[in-house]
Amino acid sequence: MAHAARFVDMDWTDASCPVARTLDLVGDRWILLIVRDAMDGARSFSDFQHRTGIARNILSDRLRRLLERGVLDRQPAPSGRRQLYVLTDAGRDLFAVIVAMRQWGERHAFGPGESHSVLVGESGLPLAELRPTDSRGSTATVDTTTVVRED
Amino acid sequence: MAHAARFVDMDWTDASCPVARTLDLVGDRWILLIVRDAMDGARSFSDFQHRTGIARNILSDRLRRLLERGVLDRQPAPSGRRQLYVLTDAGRDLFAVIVAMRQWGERHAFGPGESHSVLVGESGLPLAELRPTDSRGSTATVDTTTVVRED
DNA sequence: GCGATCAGTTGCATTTTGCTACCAACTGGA
DNA sequence: TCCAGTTGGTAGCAAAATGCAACTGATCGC
Repeated sequence: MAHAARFVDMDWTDASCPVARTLDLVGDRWILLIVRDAMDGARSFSDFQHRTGIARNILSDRLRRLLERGVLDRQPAPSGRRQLYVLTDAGRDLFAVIVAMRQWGERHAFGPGESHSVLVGESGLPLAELRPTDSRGSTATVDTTTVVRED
Repeated sequence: MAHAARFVDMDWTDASCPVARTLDLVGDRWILLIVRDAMDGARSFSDFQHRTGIARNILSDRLRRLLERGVLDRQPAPSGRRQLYVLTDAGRDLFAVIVAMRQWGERHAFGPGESHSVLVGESGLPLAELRPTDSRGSTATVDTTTVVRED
């Protein structure tokens, strides 16, 4: 299936801006918490319900949207009747977004005395800080970048 | 002002998770579009209103929240009565989050024939892809990382 | 069969949005 | 000076989204 086929009927907040499209697709508190938990091993309806504490009807709605939008996929569980929700490649690709949010939260949403969970790599050490870079490898910031609108 | 002072009265969805705290602070469609526009030069109430198309009462509310949460700061405009909203350091630090969302959108929210705006560095070329890495510099993915909860 | 668990759906009250109108302060021009 | 236009909001109300609790079925262990 082509990317676009799924989104023909979407009416985007700002169709030409990838940030706005991303927000239209996954820019919802619960959706991103569901994705976070899926990345951390949650698979079943009640996994997500217990971890997030979300209301069951809302969870049901969000899982449906995530299936429609190609972020999650359904799989019959190997034993038993239970269905599992697993991340698609597009869903797994949200990793950078979740990491960016995690790192911002670590820097700006905790006081000196407060502890928080940590995302670690295979070495057991925390990840390096995400650093946007331009095409030549030097650090890019708000001040060194511009949005160029399409023709 | 200490980080924590501003957030003493917040009741977090999941206090120990930086992702959840970030979502509690800025995990809102309109808030992130406002931040996007602030990064692209928007400063006044009506700049934001025109660019996003948001309802004025909601914009008013979101700007107030962003001030409270230390993402935006108010400055009296040099000439005239107009106030300007400018990003704080914490706000500017959301750059990586916005870039991550932009890149995900470019990869997964556009069909082959559709064009979109592009974020370019000083060279005029698009930024490189954000790549989460572990402490040794090798690529980190969903499969090679784990969340370790605090003690 | 019987209770427990899982995966939802339904109904209803509360909250949040979004629209439209309104208002007050200032600005520029005739 | 007067008047229109712009800026930065607030107020009121209808529509949509959310959250809670109860209910439904299907299955699993015993």
